[in-house]
Amino acid sequence: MVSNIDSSQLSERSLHLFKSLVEHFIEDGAPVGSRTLARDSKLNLSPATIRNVMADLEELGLLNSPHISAGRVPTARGYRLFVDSLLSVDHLDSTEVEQIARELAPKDDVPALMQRASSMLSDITRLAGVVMLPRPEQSRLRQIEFIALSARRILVILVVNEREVQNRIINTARDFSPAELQQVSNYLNEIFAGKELNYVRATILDELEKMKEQVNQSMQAAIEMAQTAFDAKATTKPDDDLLFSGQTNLMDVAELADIDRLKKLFESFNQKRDILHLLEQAINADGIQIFIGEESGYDVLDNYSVVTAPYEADGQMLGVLGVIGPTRMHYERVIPIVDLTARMLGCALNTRS
Amino acid sequence: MVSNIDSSQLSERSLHLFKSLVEHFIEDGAPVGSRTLARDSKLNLSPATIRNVMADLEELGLLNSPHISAGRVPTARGYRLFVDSLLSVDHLDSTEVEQIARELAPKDDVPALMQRASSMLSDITRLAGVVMLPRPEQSRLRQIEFIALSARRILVILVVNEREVQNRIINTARDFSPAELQQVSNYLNEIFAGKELNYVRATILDELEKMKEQVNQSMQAAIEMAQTAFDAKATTKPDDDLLFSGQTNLMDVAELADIDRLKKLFESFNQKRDILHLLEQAINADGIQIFIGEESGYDVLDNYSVVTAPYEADGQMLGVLGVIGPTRMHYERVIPIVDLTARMLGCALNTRS
DNA sequence: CTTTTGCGCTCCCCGCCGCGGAGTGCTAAA
DNA sequence: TTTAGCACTCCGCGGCGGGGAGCGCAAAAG
Repeated sequence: MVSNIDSSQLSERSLHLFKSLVEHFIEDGAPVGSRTLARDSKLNLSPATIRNVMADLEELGLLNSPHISAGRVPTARGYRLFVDSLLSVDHLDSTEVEQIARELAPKDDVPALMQRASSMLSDITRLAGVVMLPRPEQSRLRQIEFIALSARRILVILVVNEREVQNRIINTARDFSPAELQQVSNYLNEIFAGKELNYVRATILDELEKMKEQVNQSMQAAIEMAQTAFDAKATTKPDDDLLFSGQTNLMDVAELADIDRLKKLFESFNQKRDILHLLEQAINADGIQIFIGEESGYDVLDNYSVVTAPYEADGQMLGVLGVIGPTRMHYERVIPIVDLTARMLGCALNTRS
Repeated sequence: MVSNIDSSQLSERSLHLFKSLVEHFIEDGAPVGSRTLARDSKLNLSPATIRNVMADLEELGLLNSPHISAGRVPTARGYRLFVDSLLSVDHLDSTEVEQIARELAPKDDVPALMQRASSMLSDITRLAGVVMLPRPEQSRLRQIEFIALSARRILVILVVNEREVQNRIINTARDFSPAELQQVSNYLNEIFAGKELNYVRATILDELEKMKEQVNQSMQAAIEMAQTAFDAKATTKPDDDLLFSGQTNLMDVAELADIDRLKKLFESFNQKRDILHLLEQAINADGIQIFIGEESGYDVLDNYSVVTAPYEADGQMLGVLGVIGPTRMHYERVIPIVDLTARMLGCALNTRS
């Protein structure tokens, strides 16, 4: 990777002009020329001087011109410098703070809260919002219970990680009485409680299989039921851990009316894979992290930026949230919003321990 | 509503030409002129004759021309005639039949099956697929169980309609022992089992409230817990009953490169409301139902058609599925696909009774 | 009466031209 | 080092013209 530009390498004046240019471009989306800049930046400089400066900045890879004799446009590297060193972050409107607080306050179930966080992000920024759900990279089984639906249809309840509940229905070969089920669940709880799910699947079940012949009939039944219940595929659901919203907001930027780009982006939202990888990189970041255009390494994200923040509750990292929009976005507004949302979401999750 | 055209009102020849024109337009998307039609329709007619016929058809509201001196294009009414009376439905490719069968075969949980049905529809038609989930218009409570997570955090399991399981966590004011919980659930099951959920909320809870003072402490606790558990908002989730997929397919038709239309359509996918209403109209239809363009009554659907079919299992209507695409779609292919999918999905749901 | 031929007309599309505007780079002067 | 001046480039836009596709109408042919 080519090294980024450090603000100390540039004169005060260059930086000022550069910042002004970026702000201008973010506002209008049109390449910015020396005239405009001369007029708007407080410095009293002639267009010619500014042209010189801009030529230098272009040399450094911070700007480029779509065509000779068009104005200049920031490059990804340019945005990087802007975001890292020049940005003056907005103070959030108190009505916005309230809105965020309000949306994230009511404490119903976790997925709904996440959903609201995501759509709130997109509403308030007018970009696409995304929330990565707490994916329990290790799921510790807390409790297992059986409920008889009918004699041979049994509802299995797995309580995982204190908070998450999974359930599925299994069919058994013979009838079970409620009392027997109770016995089975007692037995399994004794063995499994506190164990990691993958470990249970990989190791314990095998061991049980071996000692199957040495135990009584009820225990055999228990083992068989456990095997069915922990069937690998059923206990992992790795695809509902990314919540998007407001994708349509990206359609009126039309930055590139280029519908093809947008289509590719939407498709990668659906695949989830790329975006998921990207967000996973952000989970260990300390606060806001920003991926600008090509930096992300995923070419569907060319010309798009992703602003993320991890959120935590009870001192534990849970996930990442953020927004996706054109590189030419109002970072000074988006950043504090994402930041605040992450913190508020953390709080909302905190109290429910 | 202006009455539709009946095929008996038109000469054999007009119908043939009309059909040919529509097919042509569906293929190319370009207005069709008399020359082209003269060449391609088997009838040996001069362009002039065809122009006369087309003028008549236009008079009837089946065609119109975007501009004088452009070819003709079918109107919604034209498509209606085409679809109702002229369409020769394709025979499905056996590989496609197999694909549908394969996708719908494995019988894991219902939502996943629906999801697959939807994305299969969109994959195979290259349009947007939609599946309306069985919304249990009346949910009969089958069983209620409590599991202690900790002394004051209790997991409530509601088994509804034989198949569906809802769960939530409630916090209680005081500690409950497992034995006590058992007692509570026995009590509640006795009262509630087989009752309709709304009825439970509306009536029974009130009655219980009244007799609260006359019962012992355990029963009081039971009543309170029931009240929390059946909290109205939590027990209805009317928003995850519509599954879309393949929206992006609509982006490369670009029939109208008109990104604005598309944005509105996508937004109404997100709202779900309009589409839901539309599909509800189709649930009582006997088989395939088609809404063409403005017919639907929802103006986001102008220039789009919706092809739907209800699906049933065990003799009971469960929901509706279908595809959404430009009015100019290959109905002869789409219709049998939707039809078959609905039937197959019904089968897949059938056996799991 | 129906169909065809012929003709004039309309409108879109496309390429071309030319021009004004915005912006640049370079050089020479301040 | 900054500014002024100048020549040059390129985009965007409107106007123009020709070709193509298509239409309607009227008159001729069947």
